[in-house]
This record gives sequence, C-alpha cells and structure tokens, in this order.
Amino acid sequence: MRMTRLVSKTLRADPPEAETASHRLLLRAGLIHQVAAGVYAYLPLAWRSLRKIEDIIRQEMDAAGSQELMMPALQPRELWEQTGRAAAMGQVLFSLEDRRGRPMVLAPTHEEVVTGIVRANVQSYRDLPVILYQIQTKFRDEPRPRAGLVRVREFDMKDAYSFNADEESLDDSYQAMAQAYRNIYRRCSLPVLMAEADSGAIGGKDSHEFILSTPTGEDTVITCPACGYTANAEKAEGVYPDAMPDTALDTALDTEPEQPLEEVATPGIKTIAELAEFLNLPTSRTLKAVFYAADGETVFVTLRGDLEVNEVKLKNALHCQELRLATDAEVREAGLVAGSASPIGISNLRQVADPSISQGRNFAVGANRPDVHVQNANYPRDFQVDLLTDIALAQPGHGCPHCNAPLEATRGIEVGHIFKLGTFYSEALGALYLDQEGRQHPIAMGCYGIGVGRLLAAAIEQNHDDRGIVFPAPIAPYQAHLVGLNLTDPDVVAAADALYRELWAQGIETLYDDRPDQAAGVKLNDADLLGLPLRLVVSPRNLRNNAVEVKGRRETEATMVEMDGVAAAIKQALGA
RNA sequence: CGGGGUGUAGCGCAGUGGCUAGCGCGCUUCGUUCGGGACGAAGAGGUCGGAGGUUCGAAUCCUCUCACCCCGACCA
Repeated sequence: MRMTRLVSKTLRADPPEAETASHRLLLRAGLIHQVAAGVYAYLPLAWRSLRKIEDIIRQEMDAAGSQELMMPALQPRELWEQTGRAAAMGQVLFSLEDRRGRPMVLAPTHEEVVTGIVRANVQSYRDLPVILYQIQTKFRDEPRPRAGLVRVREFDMKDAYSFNADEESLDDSYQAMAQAYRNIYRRCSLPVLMAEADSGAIGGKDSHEFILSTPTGEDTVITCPACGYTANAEKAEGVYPDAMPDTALDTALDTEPEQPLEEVATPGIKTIAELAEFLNLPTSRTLKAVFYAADGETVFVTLRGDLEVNEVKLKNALHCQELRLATDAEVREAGLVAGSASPIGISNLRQVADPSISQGRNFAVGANRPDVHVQNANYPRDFQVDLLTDIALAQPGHGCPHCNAPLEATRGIEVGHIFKLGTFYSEALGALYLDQEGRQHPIAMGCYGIGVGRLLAAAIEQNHDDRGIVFPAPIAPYQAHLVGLNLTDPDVVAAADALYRELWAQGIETLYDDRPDQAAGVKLNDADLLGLPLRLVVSPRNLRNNAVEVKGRRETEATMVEMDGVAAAIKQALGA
C-alpha cells in the first residue's frame, strides 16, 4: 500500500479526549474514526489488523473442532421474551420496530438464535457434541462507552456455543475452548490471566475471564502469588485478615468473653472510619450497615467494618434482577438512620449478613438513633439475619482461600469470557435430544466470547512506547514499512519503487511511504507511530552504498542490508 | 441514570455585547530545502452544535434542546 493512496492521516498531536494509550494511538495513527459515542469505523489499517486477529481466531476455533456459521443481528424481540432476557438486559438491548410494528432487536449475543438452530437440527445424542461459532457484529446500548475500542456499543465479537449431552461432555468442550483461547492470545502476543469469574444471573457452574493486565483496565483481578489462584474481584473469595493466625489481636478477639451491650454517645459520628477513631478501635471491631434496593425491596446488609460489600455476590445471594444502593428517601422510609444504623432491633426488613460478623466479638455498631452507637454487639446473641452468606469483597492483603498467602490485586481489560450455561436456554427454547435409552434431555450448553476490536485495543494497550504503537507481528496491518527519503531524487524513487514491488512479489506485506514532499522527520515519526514490525529506509545516502537500512520497531539500532538481499533478510527477520 | 466538562475552519485552540470572527497545524500553487515533525510567498476553507428569545446590534446574554468527553453502577 502506498501512503499517498492511504485514506487515513496520522495526527501530529495526541487527541485530547483520549485518555488511555490504545484510544489515543488508534486515533492518532489513523486506525479508527468515531461516528457516535461508542460507534467507530475501522479504517483500512485497523481492518487489516482485525482481519489478522480474526484469522488467528478462526484457525484456533477450527482446530478445536468448532464450525463457523453466520447468524443475523436483526432478530424478533419475541425470541428474547421467551428466555426472559428482554427484561433481564433492559436498556442495553437495542430495540426497534419493523414497518409492520413488529418489535425487533439488534442482537447483543446469540444464545437464543443458536439454540433455535440446534433445536431444529439436533435430535439425537449421536449429533452431539457440537460447537458453533461466528464472528459477527453485536449491539449493546451500553450506559457508558469509553476508552476507544475498549467499550463500545457496536462491536465485532467471536461468539461460540457448545452443545453437549451431559455435564462431563460439556466440560470437555469447555476445556477445549479454554485451550483454544490460550492459543489465540499467545499467538497475538498477549499474556492473559485466566480468572475465575461470576457466571451471572443465568447461573451455570463455571465461568472464566481472560484478562489482560493493564493499569487502565476496567476489571480488578485478585491473584495469589503463592498458589496461582486467580479470580475476578467480583467472584474472588478472601480470608479476612483477622482470621489469619499470626496477629495477637485475633487471638484476643477469639478468646474474649462476650460483654453486655452498652450504649455510647457518638456526636456527629457517621462513618466507620470516624467511629473506629472515636472509640479507638480497629475498623475490624465495628459492624457496617449498608442498605440496598433489590428489585425495589429495601434490604439491610451487615458486614464487618473493615470489609466492603461485593455487589455481585449480594445480587446472586438475593436472586434479584436489579440491585442498587437504596436512596436517601428509601432509607428514611424504612425508618433507618443513616450513619448510625444497626441490625439490632430491625424486624421489618430482610436482613443479609456476611459471615465476617461472627469473626470477632464485641463489635461497635449503630443504635438506630442519631449520635448514638452500641458497643459489644454479638451475633447471634443480639440480632438475627435472614441470610448469612459470603458477600464481602476480597481485597489485596486478604488471605488466599486455597493457601492463605496474601492476595494481590491487578487491573486489567477483559478480552474473553467463557461460561458453562447449563440447560437454561435449551429448556427455555426446547432444545432437547434423545439418549441411548430414548429418554429426552435438554442439551447442556456453553458459550465463549472474544471481542475482536477490544483485543486490538488491548494489544496496543500492552504493546506501545512513547513513540507509538509496537504491533506484534502476527496482527500488524503490514509487516514492513518502506520509507523513501528524498523522493524528489528520481534514482531514489526508482530504487524504492522497485524494492516495493519486489517485497510484495516475495509475499511481504509492505506499506510504502512514497510521499514526495514530507520531511524525513515526519516520515520516521509516522513509521514509529504506526508501529509496523520492520522499517526499511531507502535514501540517497543508503543508495550510494547500494544498501537499505533495516530496523525492527523495538530495536534502537538499524542494520544495513545489501539491496539485492533485502527481501531475503526481511523474510528471515520476520520468521525469527 | 447521577456528577463534572466541552461544542467556533479538516485537527488543536483564542475570541464575555460593537466594524469584514482570528491563531497554530494541516490543505492548494510556486520557489528554496531534504536523515527525526523545514523556509518564503500567494491562496482556499466558517450554518460559531441546533431552535427560540432579549437587543439598534449576539459566537458573546437568557431559555430550551442535541451531541460528545471524563468520573461512578454494567460487559467482549
């Protein structure tokens, strides 16, 4: 490709609206063009890169025994009513009407349609297992698109669906997909973490996310450096620090006898931090009360003062669709005193608590009266709860649930997610098969997603320097960036043109900076910005030595190669 | 949806009631330059996000509205 014919232009300065590296570089290098919030055109350079990612995905998916197909993005809304997901997805589901007024949606994912396809085509255990995949445009009306291609409303996703006779077979498909995913990321030069993840309201047993560690990521992953335990923070379990054996305080806490309840005046004290300081106690000797609205019902949540609520765990525990913090009005209406609320004496609300409330004794807690707290609260002596279950957020420093070593936290971008779905969709949509004995069963399903554009963004997030993108060779739009310097010199033009033709003839994808009127600095800076693996410079100086200058994007020093041997040298460099 | 911010030339910005709306980059033409973002000269390019209002007069003041960005609850 000649740069004089390339539609996109590089930007001289960073676009001010772009915060994250990938967003900034995608815009600046002319790879994407924004059309609306979270809606982007992929310009030719990006599209070449995306197609390479797709090729890698296809090769690995095919190798794992799955079959590619293509499903429609436009679907009847009715299909989504059947599984209840129209309501579950809410505003995220792009909805429209056709000319007859029939409700339609732009699909955010394809479980409904793919299950229908399998229902129509699979009747026997002999037809299973099946894994189907596509690479197709998805639509999600996200509340807040952000960071360029990281979070958008229209995006290309590789989505795969496995259909198996039983759980054991499902596990085989799941493992095959997990391995395919690892291969895909490795081939894209992306070191990912495979983290245990929440499987969402639909349920199912296993779920893993593939997270690329970057400081700008939206997700937090909890890892154990000792045993390798890795889980999304929303899913992760942690052993609370007080339960760890080596603090004197804990031993004291465990043996301390329960003391009688005692009111204490706490003027103006509203937060846990203030309370702990006022009473000269660690926050782990207080109880924290938080109020949520779960599908409209106000729920009273208690956990130890040093812990935070994991809303995903709470949502799963409550089996509700919508969970949010209760508003001030709802709190008042329920008769609660924000800043001094207490589970003691609450009888009109559903109460949920974390087991941490019984790790330790004689807690300080609110008194349900302003400016008063209570000391020496003990569960279950002083209050009861309707549900006692793990709803705490694992935090760095907490103990690993497997080996008790201190956990660490990492930010990252989710670049893939795999789920065991179980039989939710096959039951809702009647995708059944007959086993050897002629008995009917719902098909066990799994689903597996990779955001292709997000993967490109993540690759750039991970592979760049202060001069620009550093494309991993397998996903670079072109392999070589041929720069002609001083192209007003006919000899240089002739030599560069000839080399350009030769490289393509040798199968080396080459971008040719044939702009006649740009200064050397502009061209070299653009080459760094675009970040193709190899840069070749043809110039009068090099031509006098009958040589071409070759430099890898990550290298600081160039090497001179004889003109005749350039193609061979490039092939060797790219092969290595 | 809550909070914060921005809309003026292709891009980045200046312009707080007064003449024909400016600056830098980019773009066009000519000339000079030519290895890390050149120089000179001459040009082209604007519904000042949109609608309504106030005023002799609005990019500027008021009302409404739309779009986009950033921070929080969701996901590939």
